[in-house]
Amino acid sequence: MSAAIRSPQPSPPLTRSVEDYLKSVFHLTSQGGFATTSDIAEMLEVAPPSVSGMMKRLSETGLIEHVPYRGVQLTPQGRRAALQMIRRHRILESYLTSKLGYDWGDVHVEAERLEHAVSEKLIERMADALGEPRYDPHGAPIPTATGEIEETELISLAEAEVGSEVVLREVSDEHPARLQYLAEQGLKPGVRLTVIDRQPFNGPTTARLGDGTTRVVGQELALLLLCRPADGE
Amino acid sequence: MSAAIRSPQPSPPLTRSVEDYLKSVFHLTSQGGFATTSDIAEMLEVAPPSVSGMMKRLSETGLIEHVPYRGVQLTPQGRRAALQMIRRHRILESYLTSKLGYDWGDVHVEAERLEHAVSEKLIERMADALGEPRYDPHGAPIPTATGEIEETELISLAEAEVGSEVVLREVSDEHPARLQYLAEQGLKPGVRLTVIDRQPFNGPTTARLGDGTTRVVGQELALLLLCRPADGE
DNA sequence: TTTGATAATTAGGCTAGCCTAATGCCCTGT
DNA sequence: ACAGGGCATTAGGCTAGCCTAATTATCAAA
Repeated sequence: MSAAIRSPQPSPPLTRSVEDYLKSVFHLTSQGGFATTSDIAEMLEVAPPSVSGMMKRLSETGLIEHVPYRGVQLTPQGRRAALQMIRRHRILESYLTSKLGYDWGDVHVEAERLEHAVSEKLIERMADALGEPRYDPHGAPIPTATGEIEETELISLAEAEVGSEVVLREVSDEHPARLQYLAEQGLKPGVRLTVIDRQPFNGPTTARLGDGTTRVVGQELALLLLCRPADGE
Repeated sequence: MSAAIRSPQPSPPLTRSVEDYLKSVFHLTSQGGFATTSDIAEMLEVAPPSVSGMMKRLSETGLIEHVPYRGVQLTPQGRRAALQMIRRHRILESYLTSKLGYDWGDVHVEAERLEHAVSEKLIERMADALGEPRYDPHGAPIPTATGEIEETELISLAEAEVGSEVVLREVSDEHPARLQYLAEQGLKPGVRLTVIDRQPFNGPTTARLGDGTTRVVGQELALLLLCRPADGE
């Protein structure tokens, strides 16, 4: 009889903190490369030594790969866990918006707390009730239950060529006030925009909406508006 | 100018643990009297010294009244907090059952984790979506947002007089398997029962349902079936 | 009234996560 | 080639919550 495949340790459930660290690392490495100690510290609002400590523990449990003085990356196992958290977060955001009348500025904070408390079963029931949504209210792709996530090249409105037509796909922000403002301006995922001007030196971009009205968007905000080129008329 | 009414301290949010202790004390003192250290320890599955320690902290923060070697009771402030948790728990149970297809045996565990993570706003939205329910799926009364809870004298089926007619009001249990069994037997809140027999020495009670079929219920279970006398006829 | 059982508390320790202060590594600019 | 600056890490401490072992209080029964 050949050796049985070693089943992965009955790993203890991850703590809330660990879940947060994994999510941070995921986001910080989504463009490739390493996540640095100070970036993680800033994102989680903790002191850098706290991050060093946690990184040590996480690499001991095999969730991340730590190259001292360089930074960290997720192992496949860590990536799986991170994607699960992101799925939870985005399903929660979708559910709160569609079923409980939250608006897209308020969902983030609520989902942030709930994602650590919900069971897999609950998430799947919510996903089911929503018809297995593929994008959350901000347009971000929702990982599948099996841990696949759509990766699309998007460009920010701040980079879109003047004269081009784009479709706003995703609003990469979580600040309630900014999101509310954007919603008031009609800048929500799905909207078609024509880039008609951009001022130099990181100046504002002007875009025309489908109804002919225009919006002037400062660079800071424009960077958050992720678009894809509009296809055909 | 007279002294302003001292507004209550900007008290830090309660921890998960503290919330659990308060709920325990509430349940253990619901018939009046004190909650003892060992009862709390047993209910929360922690060692008695852990309870002593927590009781000390909670009485310092004014949530409970601790009489050393006697036990504890909730202060008005502690009671308010406990009722808030119970409201959360029961609204969550109701929501999960009505809106997400959970059955009454599974809701407790899920609600137990969620109750520490949900915001007041979310609970009120759920309550609203449900039409401000007054009872949870087990028939337990849901405290109002302002902290009032209905108190009704109920007797268990094990105490109901043989020959009497009762209505099952509440199933005071949280074990999935037992609850599922009871549901299969049709023993759910609202059901009308005629007590037709009880064996001596804590023996089983026999009851007839509306459809004429009978159920034989051992004392352990009968104690969990809380009833009120049936009015009418 | 003393004794013993039982329950509560104190003593002392551990882990997870956080902190600040001190130290060490790495790289770039002179 | 090396001096600094900047970032990462180590050292050392703190709190919340839990634990076990030791001690002390209470109460009932002899």
